Parts: sequence; C-alpha cells; structure tokens
Amino acid sequence: MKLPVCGEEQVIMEAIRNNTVVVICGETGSGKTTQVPQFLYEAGWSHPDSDNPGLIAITQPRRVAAVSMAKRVGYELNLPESVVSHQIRYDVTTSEKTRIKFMTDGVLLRELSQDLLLTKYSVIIIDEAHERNLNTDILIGVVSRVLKLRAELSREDRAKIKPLRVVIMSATLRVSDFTENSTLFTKPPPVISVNARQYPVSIHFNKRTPEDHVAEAFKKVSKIHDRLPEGGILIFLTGQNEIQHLCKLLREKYPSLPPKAALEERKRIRQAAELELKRDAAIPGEESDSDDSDSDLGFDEEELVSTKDGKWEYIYKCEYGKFTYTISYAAPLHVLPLYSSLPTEAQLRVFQPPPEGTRLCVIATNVAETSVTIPGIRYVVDCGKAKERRYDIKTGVQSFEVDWTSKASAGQRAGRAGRTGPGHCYRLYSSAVFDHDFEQFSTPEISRMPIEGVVLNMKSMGIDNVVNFPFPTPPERQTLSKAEKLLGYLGAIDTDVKHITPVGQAMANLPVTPRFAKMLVIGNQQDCLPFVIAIVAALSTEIAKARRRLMRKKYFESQIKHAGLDRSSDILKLLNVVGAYEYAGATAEFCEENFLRSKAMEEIRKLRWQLTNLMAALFENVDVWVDPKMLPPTKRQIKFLKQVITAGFIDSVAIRKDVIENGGQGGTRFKNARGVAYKLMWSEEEAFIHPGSILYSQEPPIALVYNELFKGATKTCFKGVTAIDTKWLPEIGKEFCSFGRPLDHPIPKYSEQTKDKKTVYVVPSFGPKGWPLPPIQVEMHRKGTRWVISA
DNA sequence: CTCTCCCT
Repeated sequence: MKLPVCGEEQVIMEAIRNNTVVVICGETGSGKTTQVPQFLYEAGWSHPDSDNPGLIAITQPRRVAAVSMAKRVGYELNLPESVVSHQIRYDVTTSEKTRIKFMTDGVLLRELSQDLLLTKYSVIIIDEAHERNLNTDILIGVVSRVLKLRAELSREDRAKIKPLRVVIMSATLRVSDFTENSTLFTKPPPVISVNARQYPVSIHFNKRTPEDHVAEAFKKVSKIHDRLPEGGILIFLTGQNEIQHLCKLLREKYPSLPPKAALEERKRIRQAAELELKRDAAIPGEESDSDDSDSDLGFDEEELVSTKDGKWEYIYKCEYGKFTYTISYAAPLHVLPLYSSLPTEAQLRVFQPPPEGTRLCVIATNVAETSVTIPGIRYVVDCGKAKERRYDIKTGVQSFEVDWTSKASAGQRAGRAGRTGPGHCYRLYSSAVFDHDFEQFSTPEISRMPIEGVVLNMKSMGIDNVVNFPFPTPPERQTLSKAEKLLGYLGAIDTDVKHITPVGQAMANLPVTPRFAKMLVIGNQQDCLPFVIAIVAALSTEIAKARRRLMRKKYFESQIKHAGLDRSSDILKLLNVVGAYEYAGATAEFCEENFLRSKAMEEIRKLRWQLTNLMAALFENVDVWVDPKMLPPTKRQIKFLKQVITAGFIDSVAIRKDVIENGGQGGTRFKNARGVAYKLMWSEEEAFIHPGSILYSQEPPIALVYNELFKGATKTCFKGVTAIDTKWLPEIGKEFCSFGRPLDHPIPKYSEQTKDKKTVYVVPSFGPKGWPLPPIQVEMHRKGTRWVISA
C-alpha cells in the first residue's frame, strides 16, 4: 500500500522551495517521517554540487526513534549508515559522506551552542512537534532566529552562505502556537495536511463514569475477550501499581496456558451450531429475532450469559439465528504489562506474537500512546486519565497527580486500535465528562517544569534577554525569574545584568542540569573529580528500582551496605553503589541482588564516560579517567564531597524546626527522624526525611540539603538528603547569609599587639527567612571607626 | 514506604 504522504510529494516540495518554513500535519501512519527526507534527497538537496549542499537534518524527541528511522530510511534508499546516519547522546554513525542525519532534538540544541548558524545544514525537519516537549519547543524558537540570520547573511554573500529551510511536522492540527505566533514567524507558514493510513475506530463511551477505573477496565476487558472476535487489547492506565493489579486479576481469570483442546472444542461447537441453524433457517417462519440488548460492545456475535464453576454459557448468534451452549474453560489471555521502568526484555515481549490460541492483552501507561507501537491491537480500553508530574515553581515542591488527559491525547490512544484494521475504543467515562472536563490539548512541558537548564543554554548562545525569546508558548514570568535567580546563586550568571559568567560558560558546556554542572566545575580538588562525576552521573539517572514488598528487610540491609562508611548522605550512598557496581564487574546479577535497575546503571556508566572525557577536554589541568576499581573516598574527601553537594543545592537547604525555634542553638534530642519537622527556604510548609532515606534511622541532622522535595499523600518529604554542617553555609552560601552583632559570650579575643583585629562569635542568619544558625567564630578588623568581618 | 514520560 502506498503511503498517503507520497500523494502530496509535489505539494510538499513546492512549498519547501517557496517558503523558508513549512508545517506538515499528518497522523501516525502517514509516512511523513520516513518519506519527506527522501523527497528532499531525491530532489537533490544535500548533494555537494546542488544549490542546497548542506545536510538534511531530522530531529526526534526520542533516541529509539532517531536510530530506527535512520535505519528505515537507509534501507529504503539502499544507502549505508555512513550516508543516512544518526546521532544520539551515546551513539553516532555520521561520516563525511552523511547526507541525511536523524538525531534527538537535544543533540541539535547542543550543536547550536557551538554553531549558531547551523552552517552544516540546508534543511531542519523538526518531527513530533505536537508533543510539545521542552527541547522541541526551544529548538523551534532558536531555529526561527537562525532562519532570519541565515537569510540576511545569504543576501550579503549567496555563494558562501545559503538560506536555511525549516519543516515542522505534527501529528495533530494543533499548530496555531507555531503558525499564528508573530514573534516566531512574522509571516504565517503554509500548513499542509496529509491523511493517515488509518482504519476507522469506533468510539464507545461508558454511560456513567465509574469511581474505580481499574475494576471497570477488568469488566470491560472480560467482556471483550469473552465475546468479541480475535484481536489484541490495549488498556491505558495511569501507573505501575494499577497495571500490576489488573495484570494479576486478568491472569487469575484467564490463565495464559492455552488449552488448545478447549479452543478446538469451542470452534467445533460453533460450527456445528451454525450448520444446524442454517438447516433450521430453511424452514420459513422460524427465524430468530436478533435483539441487541448488549450493543455497548458494538458487536453481537457472541454473548456471554453467565459463569458457574468455571463453566461459560454463551449465546452464539449468526445470520441464521441464535444458539446457546456452555463450555468449561476460560479462553487464555496473554497479559503483559508495559511501562517505562520495566526492564528492556520485558518491554520487548509486547512485540512478539502471543502464543498460539491466546489473545494479546497489553496493560500500559502513556508509553503506548507515543513511543511504543504494539502490533495487532484492535481494541483499546482507555481509562481517560494520566499521571502527571506537577511542580510548584514557588516552593519547588513536586507531586504526582492523576487527572483527566486531553481530548488530543484520548484521540491518540483511540488511534492505536486502527493500525492493522478497523478497531474499537472503549472509553471508561461518559461523553459528558469528555466534553466538559477534558482540555483540548495537554499543557506543553515548558509550562510545567523548572527551566534553569534551558535559560543557561540560551545565555550561552548570547540570548541574554530571555523574556523576548520566541517561545511557542512562553513560560510564566515567575518561572523565568526563578531560573535566573538560581543561575545567579550558582554563579553562572551575573546577578545585575544577567549575563553569563566564565563559570556559567563552562557549566553550559556540560550536558547536565546547572546544579550538577556547578558541582563538576568546583569538584576538581583533592582528587575528588572522579567521585563528583560518578555522583552527578547517578543523580542524572533514575537509579532505584521499585522495591518488592516481601524483600523489605533485605532491601534495608542492602541500603546499609551501600551507605558504606559514611551514613549521613543518600547521595554519597549513590556513589558507593556506583563504585560497588563497577567493582563487581557491572553485571546484571549485581543489579538484581542489590535492587538496582540495570538499565539505569548502564546509563550511569555511559554518562560517567561522557562526562569524564568532556571534563578532560574542556579544562586544562584536569586529569581524569574512568577507573573501574575506584576506591572509596577518604574521610577528608567525604567532607569535601559534601561541600560540593551543598554548593549544588545551596537553594535547597532545610533546618530542623526545633533548632530554629530555639534561636539556632541546642534543640531537642531525637533517636530517629520519624516525625521530625524541617523548615524550608521557600515555603511555609514543613518537610520530613523520607523513611526510605539512609538518614531516617539516625539522629536527624540540624541542617541538610536535598535533591528533591516531594509531596506525598500525607506529608512532604525530602528525596536525596545530605547532612551538612551549618558552619559551611556562610562561605558556600554567601549570597544567602548575613551576620548579627558580635556576641558578648564567648568573650571576643583581641590580637595582642595592634588591637585592630579581633576574633568574635556571631550568629549568622541564613536564607530568605533569616534563620538563625549556631554561632560561628569570625575574624573582624577595624576599618575606620567600624569593625567589619574579614573575608 | 509507592515514580507518568523523555533528553544534552
């Protein structure tokens, strides 16, 4: 079958020739991703002698897509991967012969900070723009400026610089944020719509919206499986727990062993019934009336009446009439979970055909909405909800909340049933809920996330005035200023003019979030850089594996083991884990035994290599290598590492409530951290050390820094805690500190001879709320008539 | 004691 996009080749190519920006809309299955690069290639684009000699670039939001699309196009054009290449974070196949390059959008953003004009390229195709990912949005903004620059330079010297073309591809028609945004494109770009190769999907709404969508999904899947013709079922739920629960229910009801004999029996009974009915139908007046009392499935071929002791009673209907029979088995269902933290092997099982005589039934999260396409799906069951990460920009508190998805995303989910043939989508909510409670589109990522990384990246490209940046959807002013403030605390930008500093420039060269980049640039002391790199690599990757309930004790033991000598930091515990993993030979068995996700550990390993090479390349006098037999840090190094961590999280300090209320001194004695409240810098709420932290079972520290702050069902908890010494704060957190008057006790000491220097105790106050800290000793000197604290 | 999904 010819791809729908091929019918539009003329229109698309003409539009690209006549416009610098073109938008192409076409749902999954239209073939735009694989075909548009080929149209360009075949029309001579990227050919060294042509008018547009630069490469054809296609960006993807996901690594797998970049790699597999490059393979596909290379295969279709019969060209090697040195010509149709890909580049993702850890894998490049480009060569000097490369003509078409697939890459993740993050890769192109990084290239932009090296070469703002994108001189290598003649066309940039930005795919999946409808997903509104952070990187894609930023890319569209930057590229809109590059277009103008290239156009100007090309007018001056056409022989040297050619204009750039941009193609934005979207699966939905939500493109007005791009087309009608005059700060982005002064003249609205043309929009070309391509039909999709998609079969019709009938949508069935529930009459009423149930409280418990898992129970409702169970009922619906049972009905589909019992009554409807073959075809895979895909169920959308919100998270791992729900998925595992439904898996268990369905596996109990429909054991996956295929009782072949029973299946044949069912077929035999039905055939016999049909024959008999056919014979009866020949007698006039004996036709049965086909009432469709159960039309909610949209089928009435076979109806399940009741089940008793594992016996199933069916009413079988065909064009000749109706027939009732019982059979004593439950047809097997091949039930598979699918969510992203599942090991790769488990995820790959959904692509294999289910065992003979069983029906595939995949229970998935949002992964199956965009990134994973499961073959053979004919029925979709959609709970209509999705789990979303929320981020309170003012307080920095994160939470996970389950809410209705958008109409656009419900449409995507339904579409999954129409890839191989006509399908059905059962929505476990009423059409009234859909009409009234569903937003048209999901909120773009940029409106939901902290963006200090993006802002630093823009500053490094020379964009100082980020407020004027042509965002497809501008983030809130507060989000932007929060990002600039944090970059100020980290020393990455000048606090007055908000211009990038040399340190900031160095940080921008590192492919990690600014906090972690800060830790790297200050970490090259006392031979600590390899440790800092390992810590940053681990923090940048999701490390922990979901714990199994039965193994609670063992898990706890392994936590203690991982903590090693120092038990005052969850982050140093990560360092120990990385070290132990490498020492054990980086095996999957080690991960299994120690409650780690091997996928994450491999990612950490690759990231350590990347960061190590980068640090060595970026900084003179940095001499690091990846040592698989990395020894644990010494006591002195541990202290330094904690100070480095403090610097990275200097705006995430928390102090014990009882200590603050006691003027910064003394406080209550606690045996463990259970119920011990901490005060936060940016919120009036209190927070607690999570029971999963290594610090929970010890006397809680007076002060700590945390990686993340999470709002759970009952209270707000820290994630990734490091105990710190309040004495460090006046130095590491200068911008947050002020000092009160010298204390009378202990008595100030004056230097013997000159009397123009004295050592005194002062009470520092820290943070936006002026928390009193335990007194520290400082040296003061006389300046004119006043005493000032020496630097 | 429970974590949707991605990326330099």
